[in-house]
Amino acid sequence: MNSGPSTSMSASSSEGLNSSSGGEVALKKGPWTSAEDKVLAAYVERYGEGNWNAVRKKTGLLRCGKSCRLRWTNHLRPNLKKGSFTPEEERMIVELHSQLGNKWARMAAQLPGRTDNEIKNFWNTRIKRRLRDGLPLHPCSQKPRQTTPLFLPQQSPFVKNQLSLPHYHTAIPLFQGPFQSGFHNANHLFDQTQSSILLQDTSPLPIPPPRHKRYCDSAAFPISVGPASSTDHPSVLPPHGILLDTPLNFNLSSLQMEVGSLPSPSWFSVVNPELPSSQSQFPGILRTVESCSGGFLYSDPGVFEDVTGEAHAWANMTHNNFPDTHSPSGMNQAATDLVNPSGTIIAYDASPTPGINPSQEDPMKQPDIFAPEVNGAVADGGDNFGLDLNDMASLFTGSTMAELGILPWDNMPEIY
DNA sequence: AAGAAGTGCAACCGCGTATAT
DNA sequence: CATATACGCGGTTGCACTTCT
Repeated sequence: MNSGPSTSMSASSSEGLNSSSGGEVALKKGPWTSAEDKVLAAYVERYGEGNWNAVRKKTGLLRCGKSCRLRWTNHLRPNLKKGSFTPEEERMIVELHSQLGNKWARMAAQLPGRTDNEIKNFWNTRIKRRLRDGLPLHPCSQKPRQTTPLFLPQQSPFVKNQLSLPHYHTAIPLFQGPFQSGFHNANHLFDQTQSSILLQDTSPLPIPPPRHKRYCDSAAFPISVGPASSTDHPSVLPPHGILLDTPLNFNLSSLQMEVGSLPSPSWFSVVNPELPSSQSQFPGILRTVESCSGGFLYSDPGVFEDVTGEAHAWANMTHNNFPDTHSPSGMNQAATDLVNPSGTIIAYDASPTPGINPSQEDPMKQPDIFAPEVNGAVADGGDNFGLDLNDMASLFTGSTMAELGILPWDNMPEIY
């Protein structure tokens, strides 16, 4: 190893160095210095997050990749909140812990600017204190609370860990798919001030398609959602805030969806390609967006395959099990590939074929994706894609909210 | 004032999972 | 398919600081 603390970028000293046999350069442990922080920040600015083991090679910083990742995520990354938890944050932590247990990372995903480590430390000290004081760990646990499963109907046979979350006043968007029933006016479900979504349907769910990638593996849905226009970079999302008429970003990494609960495009309508905000947000795929009249667009072939594969399976299941579900013909719409020469960007035009009975369409034209009313979706090179909830709302037709037992926003049960 | 005990927090470690080769 | 590597999560530790006696 030739790198070492020979430049101003490296801040290692002999203190805390781990010596190892075999002549390898020892790595430093212990607290980070401001100089080391600068080196790491400079690395991330230049190369981006990830590939943490490369930090040492590229900067000479004598820290292991793990240590770099931890330092970045817990202390250096932008938008981190410093200071004590607010009462509202504490309330959320208590409630989330009652639902999730020691799932610190999942809890952190719902507390913007907070890290899992921070929450974990807070909770552990809280436990000690409360145990010492003889107080219950969940001060509000005496009050039974209506909970709502995330995204999937209750009793879904394939849900490994049935999760539920309370109806927070703060925005935790909850999704459930419209399987048998829809909503007379789904716009009622999208609260513009509370920025939460709750759809409820307890009908059984068909068996989902297999999953492939880890971003489908987790158990809870969303949480990192926000107006696309409020951020310059898709990966830096405000935690809350669904605004109608506003394209949204979802970060697939934080979607944490359970088996088969990928937000099938059959339910998700998306960024209008004409919207300047979506164009400016994904400048790298602007040209392709412009060239496609609608459909889906993923810049990562792996993500695309997964999403389309699951969406297709979902479409068939939905159609077969719930023929009354809106627009079953949608799954038979022709899909047109729009693949750019580089092969890294793929767009599907899933708009209906006018005048064609879907069941009579050329099998070769069967879509690879079920996207009835979808106008378009965009994704960057990573895990982000955009949505327009206005179109999403238009997908739900049929039953009224009252028939489905949906509570209006101003009549939600409170946490406390 | 000084040592002990308590507290908060940063960082490390082990392990499981996803991905690459 | 097997192995290596990277990453992320949760548990634990160590230390600096504060409070108590």
